[in-house]
Amino acid sequence: MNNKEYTQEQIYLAKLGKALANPARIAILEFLANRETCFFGDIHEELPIAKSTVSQHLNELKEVGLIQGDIESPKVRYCIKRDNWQIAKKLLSNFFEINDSKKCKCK
Amino acid sequence: MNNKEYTQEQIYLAKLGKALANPARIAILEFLANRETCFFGDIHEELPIAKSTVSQHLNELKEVGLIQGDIESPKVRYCIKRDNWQIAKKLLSNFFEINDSKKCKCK
DNA sequence: ATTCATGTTCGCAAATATACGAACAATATT
DNA sequence: AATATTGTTCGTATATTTGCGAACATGAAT
Repeated sequence: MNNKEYTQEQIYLAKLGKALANPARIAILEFLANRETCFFGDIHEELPIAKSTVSQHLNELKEVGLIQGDIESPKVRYCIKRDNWQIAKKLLSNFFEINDSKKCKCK
Repeated sequence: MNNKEYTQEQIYLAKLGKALANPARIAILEFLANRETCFFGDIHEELPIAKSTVSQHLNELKEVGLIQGDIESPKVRYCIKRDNWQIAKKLLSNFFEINDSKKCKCK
């Protein structure tokens, strides 16, 4: 059967890829994954872009479920969402598992 | 020190993310990773997009080094580039390793 | 020499992504 | 009440991505 459509998993993996497809977002995720302090200001301080742009990137990462943001007035604390983070990790590591028994015959 | 620039690794990870940021490219990579036959026509047959678009996606994946294409006239055989594939796998799996000892204090 | 089969390249249109500064919102502090 | 601090949202400009069909290229078969 070949209905020529993408599976939900393929679509989700692509979304995940999109979330990782910008160095600012990579830097944000690395920062959040390895620091204790993670207020908006701390993140912005690390990045060579305007705060409005940082806010946008944070929002995209929130939309895809990789981070969360909690208001601690007047600041906002951002964190990795561990459950989805683990799911993403697992999906990607599965994706990169190659079936060597069906190896393509290239030169 | 904080020069507010992205590291080469962050830039490469973002490129990798970009390569994965489209369901057609995800599907292509899955296909190549798990099949023996991997001519252009086989790939195109699996996808709901025009052949010119498939060709474009293949080219992007080639540019980022995840696949290679060998002409076997009149066909073209595409394959995963195993060395870069492993590098990508490793980089991403490292990326997703969280340093739990520095966990962010979220609610 | 034509024709066929297989892909690639080109030119274009539409959609999405990236970034900025200005303006705004919410709460704390004076 | 006024001001300061911290982020978000809005409007806009530019660049990139995605996709298509038409045209082209190449080698194989007739």
